[in-house]
Amino acid sequence: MAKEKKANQICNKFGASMEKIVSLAKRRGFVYPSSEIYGGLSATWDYGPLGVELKKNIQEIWWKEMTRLQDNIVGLDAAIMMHPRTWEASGHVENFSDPLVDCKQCKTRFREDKLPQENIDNKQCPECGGELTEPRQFNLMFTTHLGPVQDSGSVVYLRPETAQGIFVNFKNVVDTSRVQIPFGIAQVGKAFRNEITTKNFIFRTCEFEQMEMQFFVKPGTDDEWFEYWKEQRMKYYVEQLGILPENLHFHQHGEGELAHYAKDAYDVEYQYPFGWEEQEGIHNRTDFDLGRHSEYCGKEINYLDPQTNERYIPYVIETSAGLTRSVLVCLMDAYHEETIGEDKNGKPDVRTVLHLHPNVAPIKVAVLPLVKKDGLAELAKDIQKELSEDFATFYDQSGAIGRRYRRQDEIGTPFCVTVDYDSKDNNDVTVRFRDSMEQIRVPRAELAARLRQEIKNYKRA
RNA sequence: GCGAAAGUAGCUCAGUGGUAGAGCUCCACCUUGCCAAGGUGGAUGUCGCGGGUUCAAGUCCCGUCUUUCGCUCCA
Repeated sequence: MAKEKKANQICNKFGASMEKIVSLAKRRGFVYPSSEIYGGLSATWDYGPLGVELKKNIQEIWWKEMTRLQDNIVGLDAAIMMHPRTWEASGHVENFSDPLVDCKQCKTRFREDKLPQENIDNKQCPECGGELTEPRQFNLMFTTHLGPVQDSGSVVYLRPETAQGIFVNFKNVVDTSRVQIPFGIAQVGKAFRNEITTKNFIFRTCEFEQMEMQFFVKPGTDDEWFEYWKEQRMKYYVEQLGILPENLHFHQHGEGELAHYAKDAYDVEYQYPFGWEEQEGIHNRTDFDLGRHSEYCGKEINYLDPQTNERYIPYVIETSAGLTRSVLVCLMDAYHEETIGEDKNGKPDVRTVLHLHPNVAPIKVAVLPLVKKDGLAELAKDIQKELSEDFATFYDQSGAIGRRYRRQDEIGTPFCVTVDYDSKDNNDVTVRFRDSMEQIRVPRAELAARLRQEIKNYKRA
């Protein structure tokens, strides 16, 4: 069986498979199964020392790109628990609750509301004609109780998406931050969905993190803005996260696929070993959300154009990216097994390397003394201390130098700084590049500036 | 939730009723003057968890939890 499993392992062309990523993630401290000492908890994962750096880096890049570099997008951090009426207005109470039936014979599962009426009436499976079970209500929203009394009046939901926190604060932001349409509100945070099944490591989990930006525009200009953000978001993956363009494409939602709020929707999809899957959604949510909240809270939610004195409910272009899912994409896309010649026994020498964009790499610079005697270790530690002001660094003196390079390759460290005997005399160091394995000599005084420049100009080969 | 398979060291796995194993990893020292796997020594496990059968269970039986693959869907 074990051998069968190996044969069935799906790899991309660089040798990355889900199993190898999971194994590397655990082994090197990116992602651990949650509550592992108790046997693990279904579909929950913890981020280890390297994983948390990677995740934070992605989040910071997104935040910078979506707020600080934009003059008309502001940030927000809304609570995970929101007034229950929020989810009635949003349509989640209605639409996130699926009646499920199973066929007792062929074990296929259906959403009862999507079956032909005659099959519903006589409880017959459309596939095999077998008998269907009674429908069971399955709501994708987690519930809990707010306050000490656990009655039906105290029920609150854990938010299934962060977007509603933005919509309910639309008026607050307009009234207090002098934004004018077109403008956006960005938010990063956790969301929770009680998925029927989770799968593929951190790809689909019940607790996940979203990076969402809702862009408010004048009705009629929404199609233009939709196109604009579509383009921007695709560029982000290639230029900011360093994802290979051939592993990305758009998927447009067809009629039946569109969510209850959407007029048009494109997904940025990534080519995983298990197929093309969504990474980010760019949706035209129209005035659905603000309109519904207006209706449900009984207050006018609209926008008064200060120039024309026109009053309207803005349309919303949403970009909704998965942060935890981005961690997986970065790892998956960066993972390469490269054969670089032969070893001493004539066998192919394979190095495992993560070609992470330096922006996202958990460690930017490893500082390594060529040998640990003759004062080189002390000098290297000095240099590491100096660099750690500006970069995430790592010091390693154990084992042969080539071995230490390989260790850094495996966790995606883009630069190794090696301190040798000449460093003592000339006050310079070797910088070794992860991708090309080339080396250059850099004066110690220029080191930080040079590394900063290399990160800025980085282009994935 | 239903069906199928699996769970033994940090990782990959061997171990079919009789003292818990291997390779890699990890730690210390030596070696190493720029691309891993050289030397010496060392650490690591309630064999997922609970119960049962047996003189004896990692191994057989029952339960349970978790993971993987399908059904489902979507950030």
